[in-house]
This record gives sequence, structure tokens and C-alpha cells, in this order.
Amino acid sequence: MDLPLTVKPLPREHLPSATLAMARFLIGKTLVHESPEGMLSGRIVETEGYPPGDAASHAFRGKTNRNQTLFLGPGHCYVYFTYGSSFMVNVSSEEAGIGAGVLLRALEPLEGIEIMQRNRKNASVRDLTRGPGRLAQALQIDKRYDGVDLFAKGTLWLGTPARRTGRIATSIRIGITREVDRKRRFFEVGNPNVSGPRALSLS
DNA sequence: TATGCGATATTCT
DNA sequence: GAATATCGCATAG
Repeated sequence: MDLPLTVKPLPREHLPSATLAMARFLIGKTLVHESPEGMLSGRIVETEGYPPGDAASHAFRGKTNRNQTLFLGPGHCYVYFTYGSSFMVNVSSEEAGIGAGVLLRALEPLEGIEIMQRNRKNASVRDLTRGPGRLAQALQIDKRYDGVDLFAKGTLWLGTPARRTGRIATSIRIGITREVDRKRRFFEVGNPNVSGPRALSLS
């Protein structure tokens, strides 16, 4: 299965300049990893925005060794490890010097499904990239990619939509303990690869 | 289908 | 030393 011809690198200037606009914008776009084993790609179907001043953001308490990628300017890949088992993939989302990001929570697998299944033993196709930890494992994205510019020539990049994007809805975010009422989660309505409780993915 | 719980390691306090 | 932007398995309904 080849990458649809319509998928090309996304021009950096198409990125909205604010975090929540970017979180919505990224729904339907393509995440591509040209891994040593082959092409791995998926449609982004679920994101969460963590804008400046958000107490749930890793950048809220200022720059640290871990979160410095969030301060690099729009379009950099912030990867961190959590819960002793999972990597999380984010896109930095504000101008250089301001820490903010968009968490990529779920993909719809497009290309390299067999490789993804090898990476994630015992997972059904639906579960390959449904959830932030799962998508990172399926696409083999780890700490080595922290700081990568997703709009520069490289092996990890953002592409144009592979097909038309469905309706987008919002909800509160998942797995946080602060600013819990903010509706900063975005998802493609009805897509089976969207993660989280069913009740959060309706409307 | 829904809910609950333990595993696990890195970061920050 | 505590907390964590989660996952997968177990159990119950």
C-alpha cells in the first residue's frame, strides 16, 4: 500500500499561530515516519491543546530540561516518556520562547500497518494507534525524536490530508488533574480510532 | 462494554 | 519521595 499521491509535506506557513487553532487544524492531517523498516503513516484523528497559561501543560512552570522543545517555536516534535511505559508525541505550537504544545492522541493507520502490528504484538488494527502511547509505539517514535522540526526535510514529518476530514467536535481532556473543565480536546466524530471513553467522543 | 488496578521510570519537588 | 497528558489485563454485568 502506497502513500496516497495527494499527501505532501505540509507547508509550515499553513500552521495556525495559536495552540488551540493548531490542535483543531491538525485533525485530518497525516503524520509520516520514514522508518528504517518502511513507511509508517496515519491520519490524525484526536488531539489535545495545552496553550500558554494552562496549568495542565508541561510548560506551565517554565522551561526545564525535559520540556525545552515546547519553547522552540511552532512545528517541533516534543516527545516525553511517562507512566513508565509510554512515549507521548506533541507538536510545539507557539512562537519561539513561549512554551505550548498539541498532544497527538490517536491516528487512523494508513501505511505500514504490517510493521505496526509487529511493533504492537496482540493489538487489533483498531487498537494499533488508538491512544497516545499506542501511536508512538506503532510508529516507533521515541525520545530520539524529541526536538525534531516536523517541517524540515527529515524522516518524521507532517503531511497534507489523505482524504476529506469529517466533522470535528471538542470535549474536555483525558488523564489530567488540573484545568479539567477546559474543552481543549479535538476529534473526528465517528472515527473508530478515537481513544477515550465513548461518552467523550459523541456529538 | 465498563470499570478497576498494577506496572514502570523519568522528572520534578 | 511523589506524581504522572497511559496501557493492558482482569473481573463483573
